Amino acid sequence: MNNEKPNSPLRKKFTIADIADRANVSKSTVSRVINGSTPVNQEKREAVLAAMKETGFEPNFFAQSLASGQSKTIGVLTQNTGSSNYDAISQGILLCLTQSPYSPIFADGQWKPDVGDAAVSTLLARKIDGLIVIGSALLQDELNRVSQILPTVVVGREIDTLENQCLYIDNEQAGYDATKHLIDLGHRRIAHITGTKGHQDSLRRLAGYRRALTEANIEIDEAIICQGQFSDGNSGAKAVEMLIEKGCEFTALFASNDLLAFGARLALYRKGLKVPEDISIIGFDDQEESAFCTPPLTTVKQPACEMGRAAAEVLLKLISGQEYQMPTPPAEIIVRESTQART
Amino acid sequence: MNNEKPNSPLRKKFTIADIADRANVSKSTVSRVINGSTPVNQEKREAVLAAMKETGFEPNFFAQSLASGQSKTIGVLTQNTGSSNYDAISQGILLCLTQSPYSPIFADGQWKPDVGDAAVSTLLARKIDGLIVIGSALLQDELNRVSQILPTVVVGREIDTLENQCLYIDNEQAGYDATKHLIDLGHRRIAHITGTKGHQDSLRRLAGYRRALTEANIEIDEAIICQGQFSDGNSGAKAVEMLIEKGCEFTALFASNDLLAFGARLALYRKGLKVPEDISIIGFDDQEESAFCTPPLTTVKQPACEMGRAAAEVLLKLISGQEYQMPTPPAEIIVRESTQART
DNA sequence: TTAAATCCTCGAAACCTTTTGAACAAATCT
DNA sequence: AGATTTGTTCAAAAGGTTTCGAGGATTTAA
Repeated sequence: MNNEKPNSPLRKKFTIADIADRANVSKSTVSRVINGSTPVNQEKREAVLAAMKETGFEPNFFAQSLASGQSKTIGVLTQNTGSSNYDAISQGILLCLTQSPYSPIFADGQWKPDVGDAAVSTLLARKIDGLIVIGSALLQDELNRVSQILPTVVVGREIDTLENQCLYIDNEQAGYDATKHLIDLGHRRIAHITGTKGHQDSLRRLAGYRRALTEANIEIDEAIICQGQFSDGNSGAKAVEMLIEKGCEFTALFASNDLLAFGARLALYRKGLKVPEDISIIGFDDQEESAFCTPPLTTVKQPACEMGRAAAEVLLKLISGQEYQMPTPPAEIIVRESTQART
Repeated sequence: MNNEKPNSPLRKKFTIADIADRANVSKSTVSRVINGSTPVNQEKREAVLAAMKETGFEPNFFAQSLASGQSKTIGVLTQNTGSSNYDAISQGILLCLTQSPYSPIFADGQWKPDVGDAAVSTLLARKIDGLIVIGSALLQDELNRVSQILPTVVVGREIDTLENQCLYIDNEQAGYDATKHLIDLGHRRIAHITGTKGHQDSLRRLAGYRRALTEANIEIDEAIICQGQFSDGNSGAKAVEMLIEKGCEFTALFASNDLLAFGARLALYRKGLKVPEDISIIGFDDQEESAFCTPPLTTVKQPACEMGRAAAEVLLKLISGQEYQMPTPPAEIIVRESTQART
């Protein structure tokens, strides 16, 4: 009976017409048992199922898409940072989608608006059913336009015109918390290395830093706020070098992400300063390596993988028109050994 | 369900029939202009082009795929390690594909053969034109079967039956080089933390380690070869703790990847041992953070991103039936400060 | 120079495979 | 028996690609 070689490259490709013949029903009926769109008589259903199993039939994806207008594909616009944080978000998305009938198709925006536009066009041309934008430098207008066209969720960035479609942690609060952690330990001269210039996360964490200091009646010294770059640990090192060379005093340091903290930590090491005895450091992201820093890095944990998963879940509901609630992922301080009370 | 006016773009969707009308040619001609499959008279071509521009026409992807049998999509089977090394490979793939008419669709194998099988099935059902397998725990037979069905390239793993379709560095040689580096510095008691049990890379690096020692007439002491796990830095820490607690002597350490090296380095720090003064450490991968280790980690650099890109390039040639040559990516020792001559 | 062969372009129509709305037949209810 | 319900079939999309062959232009052979 089963004389087919379902996995042979030479396998004849069956169509629903073949199945219909074998089961003595019409193509429509076969389609219906496949999709469960309409009830089908028990006997016929079984005949169809049997024929499908027998032949190893798999519906042609292209034809399904063409006829139904759905690609069961969701587009993911990534930013080629290599940042472990963004990679973790992708992971989460992948994880969620694996359990669904949707598959993700990736395109990269490289943090450049025009590249991002092109990537979105590619995705759109492929008729994705929904789009997840991770961070990205896309202009807000473009994002608005796209979200008009199809279900869209943005992770790791807040777009005020896209209320309820953006998933992000409260970076301002997290920046505040991180700074507060240091203040609570008795530090008053707290330096800050910002993230990439103009980056939303960077700005907000900085704002949180400012609020915490202000609230504690600590004067904000612009001289110990240095510009860094999220994807360049070296900028963290340079910041610290500059700080020290300029003779700025500080007993603690809040870096806008872990990579910057690593860079800063190395610079301190080079200058012979001890962490946390001389300088306390707190980072942001809690990437895997941070736990193995010497000493292990205190940091703000961003549940990146969870965020990716949640974004995908929300998108799926958006597509199917279900109700949903956009979660607000929690940022949490992971206290390790790089921070201690001021001596 | 109910198709009222989709709030989507108001623009009517044009088909090639519309373009054909406007340009006063047949559908076939329009198609030929789009695909360049057959020369078309200059005038008509221009008329078609003009009509396309005028209408903003974009061919329907589903229809193209259905008719041509090609999805212009390539499947990427990833392993959900969160390992920066594998992520970098994905990046490279994405980078290459962005410049091509192909888009990548990802599915995750989670290092489990059965999950991998399922992922491949999903990919196959979507009629990908080619497949890139990153690492993976897929059984060799399965891989053989799949590569029979469609163009396949494997990155970061060698399958002997898939000669010329696998892209990987010479891990044995790299392991040898790493160990040799330590030997050349005068070390003779060199511990090794292996990667994940049974993992090909792990085994080969270990083999290289053994060869280097043997060649240098250093007795291999199984007691200072510890089992680690690639994705678990803690296992590196535990290995070192055990080594020290058992009183094993060693002046240098070769960890099978950087994360393990980080773990090991932390354990040494905890035990009050200095790197590199007391113990030299060399890792593997050269992940971004390694340069910011204290002290910066000497390691074997694997050009992961390049490998991903190369794999994609080769796959594209494989698909188009072009000649190609599978490159052998170089592994290179990056000497930083975690290794020094034995004192 | 002319007839025959070849080359190009291009249109008509077939084809790719499934979904789906309309029409219809059979079975069930009133 | 007529009105409903159920289940099914038919045929029309969905929107391109591609084979086939026609017709004119060009080249070759006689």
